Amino acid sequence: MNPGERRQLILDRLEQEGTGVCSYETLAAALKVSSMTVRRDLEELIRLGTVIRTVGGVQRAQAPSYLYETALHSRLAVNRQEKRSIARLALGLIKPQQTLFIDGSSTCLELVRALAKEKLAITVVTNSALVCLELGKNRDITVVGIGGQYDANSLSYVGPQAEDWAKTLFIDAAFLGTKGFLPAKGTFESSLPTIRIKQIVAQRCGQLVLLADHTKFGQRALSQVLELAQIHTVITDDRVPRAELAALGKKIPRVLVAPASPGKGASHAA
Amino acid sequence: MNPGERRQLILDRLEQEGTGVCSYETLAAALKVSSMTVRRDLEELIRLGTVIRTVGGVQRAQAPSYLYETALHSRLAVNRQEKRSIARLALGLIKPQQTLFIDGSSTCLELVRALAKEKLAITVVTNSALVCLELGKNRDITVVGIGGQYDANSLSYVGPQAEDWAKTLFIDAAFLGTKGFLPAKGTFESSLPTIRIKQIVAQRCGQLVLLADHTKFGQRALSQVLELAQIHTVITDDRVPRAELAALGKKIPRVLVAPASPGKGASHAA
DNA sequence: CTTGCTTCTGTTAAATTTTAACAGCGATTT
DNA sequence: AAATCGCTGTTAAAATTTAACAGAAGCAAG
Repeated sequence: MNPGERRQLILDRLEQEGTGVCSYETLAAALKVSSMTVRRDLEELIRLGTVIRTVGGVQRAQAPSYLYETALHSRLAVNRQEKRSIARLALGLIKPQQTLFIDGSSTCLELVRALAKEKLAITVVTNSALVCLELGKNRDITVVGIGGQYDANSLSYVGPQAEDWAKTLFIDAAFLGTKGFLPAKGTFESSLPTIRIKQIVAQRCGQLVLLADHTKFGQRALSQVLELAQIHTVITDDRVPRAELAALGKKIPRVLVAPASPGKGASHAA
Repeated sequence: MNPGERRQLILDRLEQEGTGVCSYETLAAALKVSSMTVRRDLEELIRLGTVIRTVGGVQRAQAPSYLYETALHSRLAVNRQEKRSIARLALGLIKPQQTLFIDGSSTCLELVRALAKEKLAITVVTNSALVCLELGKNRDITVVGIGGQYDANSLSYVGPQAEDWAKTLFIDAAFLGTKGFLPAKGTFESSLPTIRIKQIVAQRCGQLVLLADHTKFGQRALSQVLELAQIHTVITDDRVPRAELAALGKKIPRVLVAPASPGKGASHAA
């Protein structure tokens, strides 16, 4: 039996094991080789990050983690510092007793994570399963999930049912992310199913807050979602050119600019 | 400085650290305590699954795992083998092109995990956010989430909106878990919000399949959910007394009994 | 067929880490 | 003031990890 074949068997074994944990000794016995051989087989898997070393054995990496291997996961990683910073400003706009809509974009997810730690009695409506899970930990927040067809790319609910539901909402403020933003035109999205939801929410909220880091500026995408006139507040970061911010400020009631490094000692992001 | 405060600092540190890894020595130096103290501080975090032990230190648990620290997480662990075995039988009942309802009970979650690996073109309706996430990985399965008020205990959607929606469904077969099952009466649940959903689903499905391991038998709970007559199939494990199974078999169209150890050699986990 | 080379495996011993037990310290209670 | 409790640091024993070595098996070339 090759090391390669064994490696496959090890993975199978870890999959079967409910806990995702296996000791070297267990594996050695199961594969009828010495524990040293098992260690050597696992080196590669450890290097790849497929499994994690523990004391006396290994553990399947990333338990049932729903984010991993999704597009959303990689989106979350880019410009994280800016997104956090933007989220912090957004947090400041939220008042107790409000009813908010928050979508499942990577920027909004940072807002949601911050929100989950706050003590704020609010109601949050969302079409993102991830937002529900994150906010569910917080007992002060009432979370309402819009159902519908589940879209594994955005981890959120879309489709006609979701749209019908969205049409019945009354929302104080909606926080939306975007794929692209042209300050002269509006926002753009490439994932069709989510577009309609955003448009409907935009029509049914008192105040629309767009969360868009500097990389979104000037980005066009498949289809336009929001008109500039629908946007009440734009929150972005300070890597957007001043001229562009100034121009935008004249067309939009409020533009907030988040500082890149918000006074925290952390100099380099993860 | 308290152990509790230190624990928080440790988490901050792990968050800052790009890799999410910290050695005991590093932490000990940073917190100005002995490495033994750091070890003891981390014990709790390890137990909770927030971090995982590695050799010489700890690592941030990959991604926020939404299951951890929830009641559902601990429920998933008990009688896992039986639940898997039951899930395997349930899988056999599912045919391509069917529309199913699956709830978010721990037993059904095992079914869902098995289902996620199959190549079956089916539609699954659920009120559980976790079921959506698990099944979302499988491109062959269309997943429809019932929205509503989000219940963090069951990780699922409940309340009047969810109920209204459930009333519009047409379902071939519904797979439901339960808190308790009296073979003479029916099923029982203690979490009120989920009860109505289950009752409505029961009325709107062609075939109701109850997944109940032996520990559910004889268990009563706050409120009755289903009448015995509503249940078409019961799947349980072979640790239910034979007499009880025989009696049940006379009242219910179909009773399936899953073997405790399905021929797998795995005797002890690591 | 043999030699030399490579790859893989198991054994061993040293280095390191983990565990468990103990004793000291300070705060709080009686 | 004495006793108790929770927390901390030190130490030695136990366990794990690492590194090094040597044997076995497969393969190519001579």
